Amino acid sequence: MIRTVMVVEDDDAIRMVLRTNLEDEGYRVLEASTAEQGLVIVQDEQPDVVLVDLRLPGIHGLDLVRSLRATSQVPIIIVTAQTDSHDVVAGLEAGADDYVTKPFVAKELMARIRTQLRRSSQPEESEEELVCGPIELHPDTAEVMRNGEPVPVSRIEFFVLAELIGAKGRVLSRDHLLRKVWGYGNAGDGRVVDNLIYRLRNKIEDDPANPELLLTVRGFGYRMKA
Amino acid sequence: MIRTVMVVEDDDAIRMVLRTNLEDEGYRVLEASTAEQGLVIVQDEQPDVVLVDLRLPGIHGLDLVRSLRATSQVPIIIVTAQTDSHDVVAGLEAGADDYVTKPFVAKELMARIRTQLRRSSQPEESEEELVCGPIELHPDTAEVMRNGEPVPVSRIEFFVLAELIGAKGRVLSRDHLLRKVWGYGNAGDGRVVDNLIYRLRNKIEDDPANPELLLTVRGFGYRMKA
DNA sequence: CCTACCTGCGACACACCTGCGACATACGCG
DNA sequence: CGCGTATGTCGCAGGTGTGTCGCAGGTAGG
Repeated sequence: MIRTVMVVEDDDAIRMVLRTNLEDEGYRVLEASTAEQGLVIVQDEQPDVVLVDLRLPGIHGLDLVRSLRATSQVPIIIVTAQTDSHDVVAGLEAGADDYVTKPFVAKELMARIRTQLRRSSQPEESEEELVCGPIELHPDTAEVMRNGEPVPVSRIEFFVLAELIGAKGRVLSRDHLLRKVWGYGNAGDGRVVDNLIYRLRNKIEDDPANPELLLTVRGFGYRMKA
Repeated sequence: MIRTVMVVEDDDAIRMVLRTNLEDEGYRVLEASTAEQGLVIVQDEQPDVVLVDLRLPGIHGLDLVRSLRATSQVPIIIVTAQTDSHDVVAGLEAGADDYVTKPFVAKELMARIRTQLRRSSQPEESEEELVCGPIELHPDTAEVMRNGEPVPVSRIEFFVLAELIGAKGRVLSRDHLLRKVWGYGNAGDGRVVDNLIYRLRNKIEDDPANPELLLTVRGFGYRMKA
């Protein structure tokens, strides 16, 4: 199961470092540079963890924490400069679940994220196997195996496949995939999903014209064979 | 499962656009042009999502949100001309689940509605079993099984069958089905339901000419065998 | 700077859906 | 029994959903 981490941080450099580290750990990353943006995206995407910088332009991170906590149970981790330690207490009281001070050690932050994820997720599904017939996904290495042989897939293809296999045979609408994989921006687009499915089939199906794994459900969307 | 969306909006033009779009998406639509009306109808009909304009004559939309939230868990989406982030935060803290600013992209609004529906419907895992004799509906995969064998049905056929089986043997009038499945738009049409029942029978009945599952109640409508 | 790949887009093709209309049949009622 | 209405039956044609594939701009890596 691919987890999504939301980063609300106005410093481009720090956001970049966070993104790199998080992606290395196999997370999907959403970004926002303001509290307003963050609020919307969290509502929209329901990430599994939110990282919040306290020093944000405009609305303060502390208010963002309160707003988030008002409508969501999502784990919130405050990421802040050490001088803000007074704010940290306020942040935790506002509803944050943990905090990390800058400059932080990436490994430590990753560990705290895992802790939050472990706490908020059902143990049964926490380390679910992404396997469907001859197809096997390894989130660690972002690799797709087919009958044990590695199949080269792009980043987006990997996430779509992960989402589909994670759904365990349930139908996923194009819209669901657009939101979960492409994310917040591309809401209005056309046939991107169809195209990607087509390309995925060419890579994982024996006979792409008669798919046996990645099935179409006309009028609803796509699903993996159970 | 047919979902109902409530629109509280005083501008006739915007309400019309919303209605059209929502019906295109397969929702049943309820309308109100004032907060008072909206409150009554929500309590009466218990829609699955409520869209609220903030600028309403008389009682302000924000107060409507609070009133709704006081007595209901229904997802609320604010639709507002206000781009001021302050109102947005106030709205979300008042209990709204999301917001869209005018002029909005219809597709985006529809997507957000789906997001809310998805969230609010996930906890209620206790979906009743959609089974009737040898027929079995799986909403997860949008599949209809007959004696364990999958039967290909179209989107509308699936919804009609779901509505009928969900009614557990009660008679459903053509008008009821039209409203629930097709939506208010096609209310004046002719024999669409009869046609669809005919086609459904050809797919699920052993002898479509002598139906044993999908029964006609002359003068009233159709019902499933108990 | 070059190259290979990714990715969104649009165009076309094809199968399927679906509303419609016309006719046939069944039912209820006098 | 005969009539009117409700429903069953079925083919047609336009619309819609999806598959397919080539193109071009973008991007990452060498």
